[in-house]
Amino acid sequence: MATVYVKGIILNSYKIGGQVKKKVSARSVAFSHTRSRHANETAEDYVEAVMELIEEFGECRVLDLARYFNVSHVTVSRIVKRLHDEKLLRSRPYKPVELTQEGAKLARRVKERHKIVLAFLIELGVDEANAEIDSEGIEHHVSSKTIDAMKNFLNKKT
Amino acid sequence: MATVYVKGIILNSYKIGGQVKKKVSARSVAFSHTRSRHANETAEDYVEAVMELIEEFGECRVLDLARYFNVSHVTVSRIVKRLHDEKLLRSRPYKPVELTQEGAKLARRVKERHKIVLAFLIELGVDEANAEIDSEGIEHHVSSKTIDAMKNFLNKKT
DNA sequence: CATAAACCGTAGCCATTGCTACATTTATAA
DNA sequence: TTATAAATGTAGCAATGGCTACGGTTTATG
Ligand SMILES: [Mn+2]
Ligand SMILES: [Mn+2]
Ligand SMILES: [Mn+2]
Ligand SMILES: [Mn+2]
Repeated sequence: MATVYVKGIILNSYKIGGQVKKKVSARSVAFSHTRSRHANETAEDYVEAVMELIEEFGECRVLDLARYFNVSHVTVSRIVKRLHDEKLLRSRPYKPVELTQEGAKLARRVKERHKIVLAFLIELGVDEANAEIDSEGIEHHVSSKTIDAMKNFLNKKT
Repeated sequence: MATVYVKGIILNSYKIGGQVKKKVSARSVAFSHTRSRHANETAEDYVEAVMELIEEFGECRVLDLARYFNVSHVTVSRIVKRLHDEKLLRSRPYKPVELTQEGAKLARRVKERHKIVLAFLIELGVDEANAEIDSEGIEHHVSSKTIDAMKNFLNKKT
């Protein structure tokens, strides 16, 4: 068993009967990234939703979020509490939910990114309905390099 | 409170003081889709991994998967058990993991989709490292319409 | 063959995000 | 103002996917 580092990534080679049998795995980096991105996903969607609901209706209630995401108000309530602890949201019992400065900053970044992904998919030729669905998931998995490439594509097209 | 159905989607309008204050929300469809896609993500990644490891090394052990995904062997073991129950994998104690017919079929679909997403990002101008990372997450959020659009883009470019 | 190393399973912990059922608070309306 | 409706909170359950610790099984090697 030999452990080798390549570009900071652990590569494992297994010698069985004198010859190398297995090498695993630079690929694991991608999965670690994906898991980490999923860990931020709820926060990103929630601050974006809060910003949109406030813009549209002047305030954002727990039940608005429940309907926005199609989940129960209990699920929303618990997540709002967590994001309050993480200083992204402000919330008091029976009061509307608000964004902290940090939350608003994140929301603006996330909204911008979402808009680019959506516009990109539509420009690529995807119908709006599917573009809206797909972009809701894809937005959390695009690096800044990918966003740049999408912007580039959009600029060239117009 | 009035509940209206548009294209099978529930739209809620709230009357406060006689006038409509809120409408929520066709957007919820996208989130429901995203949650459902995340629910399939582990299965998709695992059957793809099993197929790749078998192709590369002749067999797929629990520890190979652990290194492939960069998680503990315990996590793999539990997930393999679940996917065995779901008839996507075959597994017996201390034996290598194998694909069922159904699992192999899913793996082929998922591998093909992954290849398209990766090639697409690279063709779009994203460097390989970021393309590999991003595609690992994006692959689970592309509708068949989006895949078609990506294929189209790849054909035009060549 | 015996021992060590590698592999794998199980127990049990945690965090997250779904849910229903029920209690409490706030807002609307009779 | 009081009764009802709407909104919110709390208790408690489940599934999923992380983990460490520990013990059993299989394989490699001296
Ligand atoms: Mn999203
Ligand atoms: Mn995702
Ligand atoms: Mn993946
Ligand atoms: Mn994949």
